[in-house]
Amino acid sequence: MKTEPLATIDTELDEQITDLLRQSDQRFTKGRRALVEALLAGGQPMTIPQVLKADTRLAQSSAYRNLVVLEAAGVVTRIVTNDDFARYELAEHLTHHHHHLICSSCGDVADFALDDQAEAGLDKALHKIAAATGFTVEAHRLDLLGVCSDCD
Amino acid sequence: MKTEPLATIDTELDEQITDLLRQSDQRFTKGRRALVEALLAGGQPMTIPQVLKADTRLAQSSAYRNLVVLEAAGVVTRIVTNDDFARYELAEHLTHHHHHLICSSCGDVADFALDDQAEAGLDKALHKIAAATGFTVEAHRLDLLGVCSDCD
DNA sequence: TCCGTAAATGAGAATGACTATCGCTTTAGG
DNA sequence: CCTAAAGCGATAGTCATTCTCATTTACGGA
Repeated sequence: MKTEPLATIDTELDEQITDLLRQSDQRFTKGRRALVEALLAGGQPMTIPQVLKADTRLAQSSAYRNLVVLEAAGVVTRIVTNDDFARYELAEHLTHHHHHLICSSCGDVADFALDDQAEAGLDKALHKIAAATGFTVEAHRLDLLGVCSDCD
Repeated sequence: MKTEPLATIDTELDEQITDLLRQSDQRFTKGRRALVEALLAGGQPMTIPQVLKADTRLAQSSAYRNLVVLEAAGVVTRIVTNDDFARYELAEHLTHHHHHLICSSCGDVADFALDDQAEAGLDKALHKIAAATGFTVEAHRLDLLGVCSDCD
């Protein structure tokens, strides 16, 4: 079977993902590779229908199952909005820390990053909160809600 | 029918909500009042099962329908996490701007506020982003993900 | 106060994103 | 090359949420 990857996973990324999966006793199989390639090519958080459309070789049931596996291994992140579909994107340690612009009209999600100073200030404030509440903070999530330029 | 409110909606709040609903051509009915009272009494974002348990007079179908109405009118906010259930709380203009601590173990959601300085810095950074992307920002959402003290 | 009409209610059916099942296929590794 | 375990995918099932529709309630005019 000839395979035409939607995007190329470079050696370093390949090894990182293989490692992450191995830590959960999982393999980096062809189907899982295809999912990661689709997400890479998409360049933004994607719903499962979008992923399936991007690579029609993928079976729906396997896509759902493997995205759960990939999320448990820390390879991808699941994003839930008010939209009907969950979205997935590569985890931050494989890319970079960022946040989301969520369109309340079409549900589309795009990435953006805060400048270092703002991010540092935010971090400091959050650590204070965490200490005050006895809550063990694993991550923070910052979203902008509004209307994207397409929907305006 | 004797009614025992879980919490009291003071006159000012009552008028605000009545106004918001009127702007959507909706009435502030007994069932909707009971929902608001339950949310007020709860003091934190609540799932619909929690709301139904808090006030057993409420019908499930009406609760779902009315929370949609209340959300459309801007009276309540719907919060989606990775949990199976959506949660609702009073909208920020009826209370105060705040953020959420989300427990990744039990799904519980609690409120917290950032100190004014941090909030202002964040706002400034976000306005810059908004201007740069052509995205019309309506609100921002900041969540802390971690493990609550109960689950530790 | 008494209608008439339109909105709201609630019990149950329907929807649909997601998950579980299970027999078949592929892979690792001796 | 063999074997056992892991992955795959078609399909059936689950369950939060939404829809339907007959009944009840509430607003406004007479």
